[in-house]
Amino acid sequence: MAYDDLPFRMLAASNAMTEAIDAGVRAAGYPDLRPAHGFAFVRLSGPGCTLVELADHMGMTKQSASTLVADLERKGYVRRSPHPVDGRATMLTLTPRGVAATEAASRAGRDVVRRWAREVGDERLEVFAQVAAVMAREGRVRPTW
Amino acid sequence: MAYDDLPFRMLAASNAMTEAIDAGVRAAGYPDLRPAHGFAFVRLSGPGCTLVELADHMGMTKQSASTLVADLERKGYVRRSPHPVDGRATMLTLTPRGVAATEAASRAGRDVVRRWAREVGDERLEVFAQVAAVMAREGRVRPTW
DNA sequence: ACCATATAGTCAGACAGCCTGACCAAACAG
DNA sequence: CTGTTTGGTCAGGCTGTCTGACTATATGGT
Repeated sequence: MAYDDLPFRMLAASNAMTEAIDAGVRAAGYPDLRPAHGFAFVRLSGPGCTLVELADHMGMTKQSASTLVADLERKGYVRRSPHPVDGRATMLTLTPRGVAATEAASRAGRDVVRRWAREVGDERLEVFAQVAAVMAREGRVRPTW
Repeated sequence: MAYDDLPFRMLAASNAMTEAIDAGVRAAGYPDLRPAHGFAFVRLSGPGCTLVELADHMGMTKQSASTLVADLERKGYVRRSPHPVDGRATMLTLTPRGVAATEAASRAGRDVVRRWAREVGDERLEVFAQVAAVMAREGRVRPTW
């Protein structure tokens, strides 16, 4: 078997996923969010984190992360508050709007997965997810989107 | 089933693929090539194409494509020649070095696919490829890599 | 044959997202 | 209580993309 075009299929599939989620998020009323933001939101969810932790998660410098956070704060998705125990650090957390946007993204993701599941069947999708997990082991999730 | 992290797996898997190919190409002696270049090479292979055709393939403006081609020409991977029938256009083709780099990329792709096939089995990989094809139908292959 | 319009490609300028380097202030370790 | 580490900002630069304006060739209607 050749699988010469598997790289292209994988790329196209992952782009289709990203675009579907992005479109869902926009349609839900958050047109100023881009896919990279969603990746940040994952880390910001729950208890939140500091800037350096976010930068590490995103695989970027703290300077770049700082710019990103400033943007998200200006748009009303992220809040900065003093760190409870470390006077140098800032705690970053999602605002209610940020949480709502995160939920919209999850919903959009579930929707497209469900649609695909109907097309290919639950069994095949399950195999796909398992194989993807194996492949994903050696690949960082970079916010290349 | 949840599949809440399927988007991340897909992204990580596609990044793993891209990085494996990129690493293979570098190791084969083409350190000045980046994944986006490989995507251009696909269109430049064989009879070649014009700048506008390449731009369309890459999903970018002709101005950006022009910059890309200038870079590839300077590095010795692409040749410009007058178009046989259209005096306005330029024919873009791969140099022997460009063809060799393309082959190195194919080889690297096959290698990593073969490795994964050994891990998950031919059957599961086949299902993966089929499902990816379905997903890929609605996603452009953008040179986001 | 001629002119109007469409097309291939270039040049110039701007912007977004990322980087490196230098720096400040709080925390921590001896 | 002083030296080093760590969280974060500011300043400046690079790269890849974009839009807008332009030249030159091709094409089609009269």
